[in-house]
Amino acid sequence: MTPELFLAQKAAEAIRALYSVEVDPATLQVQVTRKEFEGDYTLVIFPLLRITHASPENTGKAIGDWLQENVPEVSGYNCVKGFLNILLSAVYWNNVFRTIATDPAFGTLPSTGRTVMVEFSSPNTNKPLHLGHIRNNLLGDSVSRILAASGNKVIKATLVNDRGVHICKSMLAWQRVGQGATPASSGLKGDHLVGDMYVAFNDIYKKEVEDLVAGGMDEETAKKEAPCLKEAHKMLLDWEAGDPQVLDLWKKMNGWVLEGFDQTYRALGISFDKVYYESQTYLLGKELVQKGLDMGVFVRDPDGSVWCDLTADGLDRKLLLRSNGTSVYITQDLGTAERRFEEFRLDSHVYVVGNEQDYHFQVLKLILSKLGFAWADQIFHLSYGMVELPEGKMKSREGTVVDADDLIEKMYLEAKATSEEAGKLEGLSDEEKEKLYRMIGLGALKYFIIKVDPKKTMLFNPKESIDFNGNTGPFIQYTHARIRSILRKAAEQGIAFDAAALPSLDLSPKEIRLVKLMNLFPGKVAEAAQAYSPAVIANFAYDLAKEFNQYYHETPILKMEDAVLQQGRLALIDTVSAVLRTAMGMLGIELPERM
RNA sequence: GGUUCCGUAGCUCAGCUGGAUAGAGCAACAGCCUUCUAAGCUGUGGGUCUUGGGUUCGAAUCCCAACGGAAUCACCA
Repeated sequence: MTPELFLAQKAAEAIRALYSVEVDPATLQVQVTRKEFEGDYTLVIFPLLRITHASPENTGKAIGDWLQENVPEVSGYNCVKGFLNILLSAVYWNNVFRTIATDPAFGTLPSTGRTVMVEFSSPNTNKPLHLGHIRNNLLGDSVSRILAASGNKVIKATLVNDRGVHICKSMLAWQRVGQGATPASSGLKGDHLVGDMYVAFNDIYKKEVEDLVAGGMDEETAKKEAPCLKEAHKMLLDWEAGDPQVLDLWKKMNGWVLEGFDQTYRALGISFDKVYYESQTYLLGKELVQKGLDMGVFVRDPDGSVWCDLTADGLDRKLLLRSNGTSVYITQDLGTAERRFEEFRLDSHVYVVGNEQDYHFQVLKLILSKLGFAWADQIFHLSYGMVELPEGKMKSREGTVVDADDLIEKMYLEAKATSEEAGKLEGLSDEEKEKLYRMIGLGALKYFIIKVDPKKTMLFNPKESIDFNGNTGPFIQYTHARIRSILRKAAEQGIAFDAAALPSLDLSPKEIRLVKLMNLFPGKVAEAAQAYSPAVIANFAYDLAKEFNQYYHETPILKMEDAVLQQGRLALIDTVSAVLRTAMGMLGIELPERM
């Protein structure tokens, strides 16, 4: 039980004893006492005044006296205006500490029995991943970890968008100007090679449009009539018809891209339990259209197209089947959702998709509920904001797109330079050092992105490198390395400690602060899961690391005389390091032993 | 135009299920390395929480409006 809940219950007992009134403890406001006041937890008195018919001060004093007399854990109180600040005893905090220190699963929540699928990443196979994808991937990965830590069975899924005109464009350009280049022959990573082809297509297209306009055609028409565009559409039809030559090329180029993506995912430390390919799922959903027609929730227009009228819900009419009978994007999404809920018996499904698709998911959920699926409201769109540059959105046309591989490499080099300058790594092998530089560079990148509330647009300035000081991943990694260093030296000196066997310690205020902070962790995990916000965990880890560094600065451990106190402190910092590891682990960030 | 989201220090962000004097980091300035890792610690300056109303004992937080910014409203995906 949390201290807040415990005190709320005791306060309710106090009110019953003093005023003969029953109050629900859940309605009482108990919160962590602000730093500038003395106390551990604060009961807000104002709402109780209509029960007590007394001044805030007298009410606070009455409840405070009762608590101090009747609750052994309460060691004192003070009352400031309408705030009753309660102090808990050293014995109480010792017990809290012992509980945390001896629970290897501290921070992970009991099983909910629920199965949840998290779909994220879902790239197009016509260009390499960029910074926007990184935000998506990191959010999806960390939300998956947090949901798992909150007791859910999590299935990480991705839907590879491997078919469509955009893919055909890259294929076409490769045929025209690729000169048979392969990743092996060009030395390019497969996704980058294909991305170059996509750019090449746009150059060809632009040129053709210009030529047509020069020949007297108006621009609007020229944009539709450009030969290469028509050829790309023809290629898509050939693909759908199963043309072996087109399929061969498609398989070859997609293979290159997927191999490239795998490298990037590995560099980011991200994996999936289930990979879907749009080429295999794009026909799903067509039966649902018939079902909707039968149920009368869809209508067929005279030209044969099928629509769902959502105007009564404040939205528009939504197309589900073109007049030529082919399906559109949302049709597939309807079908895949149904299939996934059935196949995996999902209790819920999280889609990590940018906020430019808010409308799409609003429509998706609404249509699914109109089709009578009870699970429609168990779909959650984790809508995240764009990553912008100082000059606005990233634009491939202006070459401002921040490439994922480049950025990861840049962070690695930055970490390497900083580490070498600090020069604290003697004794490590080159291989260990490389691994460490990766860990730090990635830690900086991941934390930088994850610490921001997902739904907010965030800013990335390529000219300023991502910081390694202050509220950053490396700061937390460094804090951890410091703790491990002390523990390593203690072990070398033959100092052993066992948190479970320690006598009751005389915890200093700073130590109580650390225990109190750590004790918030399970609640933070629950909050992060409930809000689908890894930023909650990131901020918690920072607060704890910050608090520890202050403690570290003013508290000697290895060179102290009192053996029992020393063991207590070692146990405490060991516990801090474990909580930091668990918390950062939920963000997919590793913490080093040295740095 | 309709809908949705956002607006907190020079900059990047916390805080938003209503509570005390709105917090960090960066940048600036001033200190701390014969002391367990200075990627750290301490201090100074920096705010009409976009604006105006409302609800409340109490509003950065909830409601309404305005202003500013973003996204979206395709027989694209």
